[in-house]
Amino acid sequence: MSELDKSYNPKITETKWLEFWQTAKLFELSDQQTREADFKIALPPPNVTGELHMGHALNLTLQDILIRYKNMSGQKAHWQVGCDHAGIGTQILVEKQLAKEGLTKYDIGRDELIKRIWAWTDEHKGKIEAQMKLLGISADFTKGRFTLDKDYTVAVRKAFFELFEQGLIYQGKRLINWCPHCLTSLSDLEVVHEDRNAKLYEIKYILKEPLENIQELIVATSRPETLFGDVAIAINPLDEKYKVLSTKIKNGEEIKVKLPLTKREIPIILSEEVKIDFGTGALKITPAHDFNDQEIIKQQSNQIEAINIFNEKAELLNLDFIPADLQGLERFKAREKVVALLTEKELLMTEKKYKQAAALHDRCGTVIEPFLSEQWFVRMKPLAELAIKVVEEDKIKFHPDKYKKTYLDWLENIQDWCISRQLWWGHQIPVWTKKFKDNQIPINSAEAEKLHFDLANEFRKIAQKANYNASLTSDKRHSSFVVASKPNNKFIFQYAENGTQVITLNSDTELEELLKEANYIQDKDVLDTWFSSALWPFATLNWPQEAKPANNQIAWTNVLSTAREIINLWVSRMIFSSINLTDSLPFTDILIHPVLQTPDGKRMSKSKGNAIDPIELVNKYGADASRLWYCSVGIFGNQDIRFPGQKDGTWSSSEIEQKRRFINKLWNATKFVLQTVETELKELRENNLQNKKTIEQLIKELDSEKDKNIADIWILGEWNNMLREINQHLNNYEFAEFGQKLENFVWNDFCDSYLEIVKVAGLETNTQANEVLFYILEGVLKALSPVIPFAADELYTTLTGTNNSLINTSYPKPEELSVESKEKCKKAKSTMEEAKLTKKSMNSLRQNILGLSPREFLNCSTTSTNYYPTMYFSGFYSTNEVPESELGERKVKLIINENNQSLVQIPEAVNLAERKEVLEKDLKKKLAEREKLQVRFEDKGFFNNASESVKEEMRKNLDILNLGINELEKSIQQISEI
RNA sequence: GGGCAGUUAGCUCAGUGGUAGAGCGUCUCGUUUACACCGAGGUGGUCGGGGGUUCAAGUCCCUCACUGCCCA
Repeated sequence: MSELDKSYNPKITETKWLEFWQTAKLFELSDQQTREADFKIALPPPNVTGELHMGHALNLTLQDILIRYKNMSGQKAHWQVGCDHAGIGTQILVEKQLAKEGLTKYDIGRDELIKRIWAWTDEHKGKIEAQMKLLGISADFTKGRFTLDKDYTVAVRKAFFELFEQGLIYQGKRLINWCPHCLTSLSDLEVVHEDRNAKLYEIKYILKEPLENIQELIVATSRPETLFGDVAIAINPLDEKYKVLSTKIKNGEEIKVKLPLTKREIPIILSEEVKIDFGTGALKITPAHDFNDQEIIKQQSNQIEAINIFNEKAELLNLDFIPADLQGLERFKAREKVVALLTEKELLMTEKKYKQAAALHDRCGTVIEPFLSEQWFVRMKPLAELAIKVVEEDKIKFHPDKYKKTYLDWLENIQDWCISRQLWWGHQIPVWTKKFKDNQIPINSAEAEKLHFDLANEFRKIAQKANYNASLTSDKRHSSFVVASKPNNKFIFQYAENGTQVITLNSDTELEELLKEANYIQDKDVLDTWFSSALWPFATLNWPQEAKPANNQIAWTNVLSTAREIINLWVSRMIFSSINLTDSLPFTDILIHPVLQTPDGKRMSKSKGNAIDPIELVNKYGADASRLWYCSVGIFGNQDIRFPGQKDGTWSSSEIEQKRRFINKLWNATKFVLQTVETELKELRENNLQNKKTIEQLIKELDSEKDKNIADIWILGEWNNMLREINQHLNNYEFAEFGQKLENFVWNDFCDSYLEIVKVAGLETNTQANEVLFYILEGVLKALSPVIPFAADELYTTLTGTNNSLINTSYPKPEELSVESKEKCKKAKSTMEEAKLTKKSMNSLRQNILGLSPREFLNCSTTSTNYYPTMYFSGFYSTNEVPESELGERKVKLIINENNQSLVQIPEAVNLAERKEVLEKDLKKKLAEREKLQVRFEDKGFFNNASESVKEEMRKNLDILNLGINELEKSIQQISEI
């Protein structure tokens, strides 16, 4: 038998078991087992260059608890792990590194940059995995996937092709979010808003021809530098201030103003979108650099062309209507200059401070510039409908369900998704184009069609030479030709308006060679990272090679556990992608865990330096203690959780410290059990392995007439009840409740009550008690093992003398007890409740009323008929049972309940006169309590309306209170007489 | 600007109509061979403010304030 150390040392235990699990390859599954697992979770793939943060640790723990629980509950569980290439995030990091060497990506070129990023990726890939292992994650890391690995690329190509073929992908010149620093487009979800101090300028636009008394319009704007891109001034037709103007415009008159600082003239237009109260009520319209302005222009009957005035770095272009000394200036510098020029020309009226919600790139913090540019988009409406339907019909459920709203709100107001990014790191868009030669530009549609046909035909010939079964089929929907070919190698020819030919294909490198040969060039852009992440649950399970989930399951995985900030960014996209592409669900249950904040309620952020490293906590308190704390956070309750701790050099937390102490308690309880059952240990271990009894059997074998068995029956009954609850909690994802119940059972019921009784009972040999002792502890270790796998394995193997990790055992389940056993448990429970209450009252009397030390034995006598023999429990209560006649005059009556009134002798050492004050204080408290109860009880309304059980309960309490008060009064009277 | 949460003991949080709870902290006492990383007993709250519904509100409704997050 291996000896347990004096106290629990997480480091030693964790090091030992990490190595054991790894060497035994305990978490590894065969490909078949993976495919056919009954329970699957796809881990949200962390960014490849990232590090584990608190949110990851929380999320990982919750998932690991489920995986281990399911594994122990007779289900094979597969947990798909892996990393995301995190396009922009990773590229920015490597570019920063380059900058330190004084280089930019353009200096080294695309291929070299990608090479560098791969090197960086390989270097960092193992880091998160190592951190995850330290947390005790029971996943098969040999099955880890990466969103840029070869098979994954096949899935991405396939997805793109399918969406394209369905007509859901299109290319178009649109106003998009543009980052002038990263030089890429961004989706709405990558833009964050932050309130900033800005200025509102009022600028004078002079009318071309004065109208009645109107000489000019004053326009309010926070972006004066964009005025060169103005195409109109808009006023609200309902605005009384501009009634004269709007009437004329309504009558079809065109009224123009002169654009300041330049010679262009622009019209005044009407739009109800203009806020009358904001600024001056006149709005400059810059459709190429403002989303609202673009909307206003779209609604006009006369289409006005947008004018782009910036290059991709947001520098003013060399346009003839932009003053020469402003050309090439960056937007914020241009603003200063424009303001200066306007002031000089007396066109600037006022300059006011103003709070503005600035749109920033979430990765680099640069202010977004709305920018007109050619991009690829996914048509979202039909996809959103799919995603809405499954959640509305509860085929996919959110836990907690309030997040359903967040999800539906976004999908119901969906905009098309810009999926192209002007980056180098990622899945390059699988579209190849060939430009028309200059002398080929088609002048009409017939010519265009012919050119298109010629080019497709030309490619058909090349493909045929390479043994492709290639023929042209026209597809009206795409104004394209489908070139059929080798299996899984369909590709589409499409005529594109910008005078290029477009080809998409699903997955083939051979074809890429052919395309190159035919002078086609692949689109330089890459796909939004989320486009590939959206395929995660099924791409990692070998879609498209596997068209559907294994074993006719309706979903690829069962549970998705993640943070709420990516409900729209990721969760929704997985849902519509999975349904659309595979006709199956990606998962059926979504767990949204709370966001962990800093102790002062702020968002944790690495750049602010207030992020807490979960590995630091593992080093300090152990992985098990950390996990137990994450478990206590769970997913219900508050949506934000403050980390309860403080920075003291590193981070410390009394909450996690408490969890460590709990494990230490369990450690010592195991030591105690081993010591207590020592003589029978061998037999107990054998029985446990070979003919393990049920709870029912154990209770049946215990004679409830024997007082000393009562505690055994009680603990078995409590255990069975608790098992029912914790199994239910886990099935409902109620992690916090699960952990809490187990902790309370171990500490309060098992250690504080049961073990204390066993100690006293152990004065005589008690084989049955030892059996129960072993049984309960063995079960407790199993029940706890999903949360504290390291300590549980250590203690379990020591207790049972086996060398087997708990992952290979089965999770304890509640039993349906027979009527007799239930009755036995009920009786035992009522006796135990009375016993515990007696103990509490006795202790309180001893210390609080009599002012004695907790160790002082008291002589007492009881009237209880349903009472644990005092002798048997003398250690438990620290009392000696003596006949009432021997108690003498100095005694006090202790009211436990209506049947239990114990007389306690007051030791000679107690100076009663000195205790009078305490007794009176106690009396006062009881009188106040009674007063409160009585007032409520005697209220007519209460009496007529309250339920019988409530009234009964209150009556009982009042009776006991009255008894206690009587006794106290008597005692005080006696003392006064002495 | 819209939405979602939260506001309960000094701190972190439970508490879905019936006498306000836990852990930590704090105070007092205690080293009994599982554990002082422990045990026992105290202290501490008009449940953010204001209104309403109800015999009864921390809990349901309205409103205000502050905090955090999400979406524009």
